[in-house]
Amino acid sequence: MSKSLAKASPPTSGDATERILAAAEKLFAESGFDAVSMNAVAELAGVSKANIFHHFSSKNALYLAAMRNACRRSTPLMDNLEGTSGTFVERLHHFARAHLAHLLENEQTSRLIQREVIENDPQRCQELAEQVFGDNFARLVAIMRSGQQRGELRADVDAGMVATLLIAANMFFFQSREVSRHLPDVTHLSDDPAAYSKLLVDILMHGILPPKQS
Amino acid sequence: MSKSLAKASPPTSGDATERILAAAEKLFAESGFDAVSMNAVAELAGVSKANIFHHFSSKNALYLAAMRNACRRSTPLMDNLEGTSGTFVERLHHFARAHLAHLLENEQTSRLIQREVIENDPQRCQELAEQVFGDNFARLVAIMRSGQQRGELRADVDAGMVATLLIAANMFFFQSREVSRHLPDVTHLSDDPAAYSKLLVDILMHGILPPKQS
DNA sequence: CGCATTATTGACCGACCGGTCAGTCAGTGC
DNA sequence: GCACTGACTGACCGGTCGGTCAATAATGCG
Repeated sequence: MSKSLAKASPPTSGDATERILAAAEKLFAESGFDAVSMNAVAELAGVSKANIFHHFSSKNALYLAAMRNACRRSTPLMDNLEGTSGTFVERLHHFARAHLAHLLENEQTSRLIQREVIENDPQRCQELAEQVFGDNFARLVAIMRSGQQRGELRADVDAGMVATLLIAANMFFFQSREVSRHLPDVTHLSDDPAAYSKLLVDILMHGILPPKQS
Repeated sequence: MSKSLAKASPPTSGDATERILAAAEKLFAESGFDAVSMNAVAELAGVSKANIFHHFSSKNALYLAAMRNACRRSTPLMDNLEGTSGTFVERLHHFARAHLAHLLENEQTSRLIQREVIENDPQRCQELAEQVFGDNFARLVAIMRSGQQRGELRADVDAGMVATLLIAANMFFFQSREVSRHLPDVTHLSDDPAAYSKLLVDILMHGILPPKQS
């Protein structure tokens, strides 16, 4: 009686596979691959450990599935970044703010991907580059290049470098918040992503705008 | 007979404690705390596992000692960064290049510290901020401020933000090399830190220099 | 030299690891 | 009714984990 109707029982919710994936993503993001035991995943997901191995062939397969899941969820969220109108400054500012907000809102996924990057495994890094970062980064560079053609920013700057700098600044903010909080010169920024983005774009723009009077 | 003279025997070298610390630093930097077993450290150091526990009370104590060791070695290497002469542009360029080179040359230490940052433990991050980054970062900000007072860069930019941007760009280069290699727009930069620094400073400077003609 | 101190070791421990297995159970088609 | 299936479980496996301990080798000192 209680089974067929109560799809979401209090201790759990949703399909078991999804619960396992969600638990795995959370724990892996928090502590990394090696620090997470299958028992911990099972407990958080509300299933038996053996059940995890029924759905995933190994711990590594579970990790990869959680990564793929997180990346798949992450990619399309960037789509609305380039569609804004306004001056180039405004569009860039919008992108910077939206990208940083995206990192902060999806902290779990961001951490998971970040952990993958720092492991530096060549194959995994290639997959990340091609399947996760590639499109969005290329799109950002394309925005820069189109801005250059329209004369909205200096033609002699490296578009890839500008894009890199923007992403780098945001990644750094995301991963160094806890440290920055204790650096007196930047404490006022570590909790205020909007202010951070504003200063970032200000510095960036006055470097990539064409000289005002020449 | 062979002991007192042969300080550096082929399989090992130096004091056992130092060998243990070196092995621990290498392995922890490569794979992280949880992925490294005491057996692995013992094997690489050429001592028994029990001997490690004779010199260090626990795995965590060994990790902390290795971290402290790495940080202690890392800090003074920054000292020669600010002492250069030349224009402000030249000094900043020198700092950017030297800092990035420092990261790359001490890859092991850099990775170790980076892993610590990403864990986001409040206490550890505070220690890192106060004992490792604090002085050097404050010094970099001071350089910026003095440049502002001398009119060598815009007075209305946030000195802390400029310093952050510089460090962020270098950290990002260091930790994303393997990924950048597969991003067609920046492949030419991912293996050339000198070119990267040049482009970085170029973009940075034209943003923080006072307007040329006004 | 004897003697205390330290450095080092192999054997060992309980706990936990990733993973397996035999089997229970609810649902479904016939 | 029955056969079959996939989700699911508790008990269990070999192996490794961090850590302990008694015993041995080396060392410094009177």
